[in-house]
Amino acid sequence: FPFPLPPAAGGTDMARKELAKAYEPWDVEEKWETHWEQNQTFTPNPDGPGEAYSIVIPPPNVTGVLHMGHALNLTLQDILCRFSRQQGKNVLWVPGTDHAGIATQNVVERQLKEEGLTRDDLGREKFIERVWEWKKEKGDHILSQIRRMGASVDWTRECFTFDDQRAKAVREVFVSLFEQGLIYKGDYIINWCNRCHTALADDEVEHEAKPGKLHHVKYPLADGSGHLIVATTRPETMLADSAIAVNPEDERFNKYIGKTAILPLVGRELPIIGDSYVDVEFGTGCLKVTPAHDMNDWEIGRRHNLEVISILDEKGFVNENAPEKYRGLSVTEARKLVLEDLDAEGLLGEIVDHDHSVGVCYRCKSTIEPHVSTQWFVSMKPLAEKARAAVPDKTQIFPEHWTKTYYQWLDEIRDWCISRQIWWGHRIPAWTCEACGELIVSKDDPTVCTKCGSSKLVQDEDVLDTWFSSALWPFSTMGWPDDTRELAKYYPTSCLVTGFDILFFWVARMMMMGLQFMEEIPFKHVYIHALVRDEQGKKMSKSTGNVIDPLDMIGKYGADALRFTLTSFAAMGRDIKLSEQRIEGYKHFMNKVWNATRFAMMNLPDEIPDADVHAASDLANRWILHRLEEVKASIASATDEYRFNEIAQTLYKFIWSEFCDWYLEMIKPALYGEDEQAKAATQRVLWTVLSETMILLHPVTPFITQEIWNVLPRPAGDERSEDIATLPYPEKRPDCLDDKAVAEMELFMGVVSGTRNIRTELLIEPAKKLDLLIRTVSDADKAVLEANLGLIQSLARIENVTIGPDVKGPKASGAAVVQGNELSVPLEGVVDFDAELARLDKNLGKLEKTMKGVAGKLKNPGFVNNAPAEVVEGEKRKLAEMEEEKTKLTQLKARLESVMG
RNA sequence: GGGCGCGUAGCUCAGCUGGGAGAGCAUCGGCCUUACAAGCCGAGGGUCACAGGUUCGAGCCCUGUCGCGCCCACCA
Repeated sequence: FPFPLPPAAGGTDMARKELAKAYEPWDVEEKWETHWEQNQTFTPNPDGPGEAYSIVIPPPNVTGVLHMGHALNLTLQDILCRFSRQQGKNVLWVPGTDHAGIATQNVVERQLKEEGLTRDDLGREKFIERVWEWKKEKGDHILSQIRRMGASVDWTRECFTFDDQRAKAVREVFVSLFEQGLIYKGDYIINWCNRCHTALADDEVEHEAKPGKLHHVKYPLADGSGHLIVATTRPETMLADSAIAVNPEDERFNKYIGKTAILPLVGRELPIIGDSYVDVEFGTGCLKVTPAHDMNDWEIGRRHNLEVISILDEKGFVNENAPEKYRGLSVTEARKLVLEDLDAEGLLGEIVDHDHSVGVCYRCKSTIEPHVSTQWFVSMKPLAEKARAAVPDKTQIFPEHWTKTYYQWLDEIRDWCISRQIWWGHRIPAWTCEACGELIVSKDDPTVCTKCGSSKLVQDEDVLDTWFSSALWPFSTMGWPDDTRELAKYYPTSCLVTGFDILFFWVARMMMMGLQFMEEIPFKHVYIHALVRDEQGKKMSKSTGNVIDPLDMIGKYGADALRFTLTSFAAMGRDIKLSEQRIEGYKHFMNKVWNATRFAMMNLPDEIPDADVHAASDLANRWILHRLEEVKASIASATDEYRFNEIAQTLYKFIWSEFCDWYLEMIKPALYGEDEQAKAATQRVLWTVLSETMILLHPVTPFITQEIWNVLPRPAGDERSEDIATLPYPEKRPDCLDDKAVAEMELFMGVVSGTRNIRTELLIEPAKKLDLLIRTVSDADKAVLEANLGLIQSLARIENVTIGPDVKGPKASGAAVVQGNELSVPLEGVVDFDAELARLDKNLGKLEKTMKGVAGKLKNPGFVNNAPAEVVEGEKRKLAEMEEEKTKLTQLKARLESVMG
């Protein structure tokens, strides 16, 4: 071997911390997780120095368990926060959870059901107590899972959308909006879930395509002159009809406008009205109008001042507004009977199959029933205008194309129904005086009526939509409405990181509320990340059984590997198809990092030599320092621009393909050698590059980097913290940028790879001693190769190397040309020459193919005349180089052929 | 119906302002070389969905077609 072996383990050196042979993330991660929390490492001081950088966590449901979407979301936020700390910013990341009204109530109700109880058995107060108990016991599970991901949140500032401070904010906002006339109470048709017994906002309704039937029903005209046929998918709602509508443009029917028809089974007279909503093409062209049970009919009813007749109660049974024989029936039963009765009267026409989409509850998936009731609303138009105008000038959305979707939603916005008929949630701060009927909306619970002084006040039974409190999150978490240091320092927040599925539910509403109450946008940037899907691109869901559980993955591969995987996938604007295999792959990367460190630890003294990195004048050290500078710059800009996948890629390539594959191999002789000065300089560079790389990697994989930082030795006087999370981003070292080193390295790598290639492709066993002769083209190249002669020997596994302008290898040689330098590996007695000949032909073929392309380009006058001069020059140079290579290869081939007879 | 995204190697995906097609995994061959077999050294593999256009030059820009996916609004 051309260089000495490493010192035997044991020796006289004092015992040092021996690293495990393979990286075991489990203990390590738990250790640092606890360390950070106990030391309050991520608790910032609002009065402290540094430009503010803040993020509020999208609060997961208390009922939830961590899924891959959370894992991705947390990883990206954590990268931003940890990176920002490295940039010297004063970083606050607020954690918390959402009380998730309906979802949580459902969970507890289900639990009660197992005990044979309903919420009504307990009563409101006891029931809420019960939910709180559940929340305290089970609800914080999600928080420990956030910890497990390594999220650098400030646990001292944890919030809950239903805790006291947030309740204070909710009341303040409600009362203020009410006083400004932006909250009102009114009758309206809303989406009603018969199962959850509550109103749902439009966007809480999902649509599912379901097969249905279009029933044709005859409505006799009141004057006995005939009948109109309407088509309906919901015949039972005819009991609540209040008109028939036709399109006024429709020549067939517009003559009936103004007449009346008789509602079958009921006998009510229905006006026939003209409304352009009616589609002439669809069905029969006649539409029965049922304002109480259809959204569109409700609108038509409003336009024409029609009677609103509701025939269904809150549980979905026919009520007293329908003829007696139908009362008490369910929707399905009523439909059956209505159809039978119509048929009996000869009023039922044809029935055709008709697929249509049906609204279902986003929580329980039961069919939504449009239902008229008294609800609370927020007027959205005035709020929406401001929220729209703030983008993109004050708030920028990344990727940018989501801006359009955001606008679209705001432009079509309807008033927001905020009351929910459940118990778990912020109760609406409105009271009615039983004595005089006065409506009192107040921040504090009133004791007497403000109008008549009566103490008989009854609070509104309803609670607020969960998203109402979520909409205040960016400032409620910072203590609003109190005047806090947090608000002053950290509002508006720097970036909101979330999935697009809640762009409307949440992001747009936070914009509105922030602008309304803080008079300032809630976040400067919104980063919309992808949805995490399974390998086939399907949404992960329990029912499909394709869920990859992040906690399982952490258990198997460690949080760092999972985080790195998610980061490497997080390209802007694309969904993530996750597979376990990928996570396993990146676990290997973690192990690689670990082993590189092990190697360093075996070759670094307990105290890092106080050498200047510039003192290392050899190729490997100059090159790696140059590359480190480039990587620093590229990681910083990638992070600034939310190109997360690029952070991962850059680090992966640098650490594995450059630092490990080349640098570590190249410095072995110096580390094992006798030249103390060169050794010290190399040790210093090795330590510098490794430790700075750990800092660069830290935002993505916090645990392993912390562990490594902790075991790595230091130079004397290095007083930096043991805690890598608190270290600044590595400073630039511009004088280490060294293009010459890059060029030299390219030559060196070419020679080593070229030689390895000859050996491997000719199937020469690695142990076989080979020689290498290099005929150089310039003194500069000769100098570079001579300086690295030992490395060529060790890396290419070569016995003797001869370098010089006049060097000539034997005719029977394997050959390659690297930047004009001719490599010859004598093959006499080693291998049969046919194989080498074939190899040379293959390489020549490739070369000629490329040359043809470039030559063609240069022959094109259009290219030569129009392309920028430097591009043309570049092509010319390329072609010249390839021509030279071709000539030399051809000659070498001819020489080989000459000895083959 | 309106809007958006995506079709690049067998698979999953990069490819930022247009200038000689990349990675990981998988496959094939060779290696237990002393940090790492969770590893090392090499190899094969692509009409960048299709058709036009702009340009000296297109994976990238424009138009259209096909295919996949999503969101919004929904025809009773």
